[in-house]
Amino acid sequence: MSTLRQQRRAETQRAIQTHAIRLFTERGYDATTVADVAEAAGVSPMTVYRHFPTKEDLVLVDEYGALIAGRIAASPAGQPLVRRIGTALVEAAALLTAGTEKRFLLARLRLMISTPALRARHLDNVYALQQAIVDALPAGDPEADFRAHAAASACLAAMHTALVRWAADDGRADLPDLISKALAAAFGPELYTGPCSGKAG
Amino acid sequence: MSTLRQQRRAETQRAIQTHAIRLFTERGYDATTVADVAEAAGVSPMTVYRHFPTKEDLVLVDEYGALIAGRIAASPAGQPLVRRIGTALVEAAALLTAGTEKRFLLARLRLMISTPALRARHLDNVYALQQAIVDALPAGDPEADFRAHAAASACLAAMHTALVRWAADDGRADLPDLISKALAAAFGPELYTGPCSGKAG
DNA sequence: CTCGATTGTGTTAGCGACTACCAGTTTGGT
DNA sequence: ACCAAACTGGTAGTCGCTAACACAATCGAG
Repeated sequence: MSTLRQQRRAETQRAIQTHAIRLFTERGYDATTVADVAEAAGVSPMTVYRHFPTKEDLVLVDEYGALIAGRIAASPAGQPLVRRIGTALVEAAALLTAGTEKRFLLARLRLMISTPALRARHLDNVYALQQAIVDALPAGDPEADFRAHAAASACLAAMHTALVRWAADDGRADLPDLISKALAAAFGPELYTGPCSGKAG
Repeated sequence: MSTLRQQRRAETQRAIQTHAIRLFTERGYDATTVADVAEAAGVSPMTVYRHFPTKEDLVLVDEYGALIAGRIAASPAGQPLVRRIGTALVEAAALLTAGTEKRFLLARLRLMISTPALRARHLDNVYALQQAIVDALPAGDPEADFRAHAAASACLAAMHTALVRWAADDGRADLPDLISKALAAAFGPELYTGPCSGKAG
């Protein structure tokens, strides 16, 4: 395709999102209207909706979902589910925090956690990721599917706990390490040194 | 205190909610306006908002939160966290399904799962329950608090998986049993017979 | 370089959730 | 019977969001 058009598009998108996060942080999410964001970014309110389907999507972080699902699908099938999923989450967190815009990521995370509407939407995104993880595992009987859902949801819940803690610490702690600790607190440390018992599925 | 006024109030509340669930199930949540619900219930749109803060609250189920927190606070402190929390969740589910309005509860649950906006709000309610559970545990150092959050979130995620499965089965399965199975699938069956480390070592 | 097609942007009008404010009526206690 | 409280309704307005139409910029091809 072309470059100039996509370049301008990405440029305005970043401008809109940057001003949105700034205004949301300064005045609060609910106290900031989409018109305010549009005016700050120098565009019309319609343009905001052309680039972001909803006001919430100006803040939400979604990436790495496909990456996580892919890693889990490629992980050795002999290990217990929570270890396979937990390892993928820790590795994805390492990639996430390796990005250069950690301060921007933290600002979005803080908004997501403190604003009820954003928190609800984020939790629903995590729920969608849970479905993606289950879909990445080989489909078995309904019983195995149920166990996969239970394991995935529990792992993601532990990860979310680590995310909240990481944001509360202003990103000073190591996120992958926090996720590991949360997983260990929920499932016991045995899951990272060896199977707790023969869990023949 | 209570007689005619509270009786009428509860009566109109039930009328509004019943018609709301019926219309939402028939036409879909998004395709039904609050004005439709008000008209069906024979009240003004204003009255709907007086009894239910938002349209979503016409569907959401919240009860048993305080009950669960209380049971966890009263559970023996020697057991692992996931066992204490899991036991309380199973017992609360037994009380929930013992109610007489199982069909009504199932209708609300189906709406909550299939409608994105309701699902997100419900997940945020579960998150609030997680906080209530952690607050019900004796406050320790930040590390213990973190572990409590991780354990509570993982248990509630497993419970949510069981809820989804129960709704998919149209309530034919036994909900407490499903929750037990989900917890066992996530944490291993050892957590219900004894500590994991004792058996592995 | 020009022409037609695609795409980004703006304007207007409108729906629906939700709130604030004001007014009328009913209920409970004395 | 009286007064204070609560329940209800109407009006107007804000905000998130969508649809329909018009205009300008950009790109591919002749």
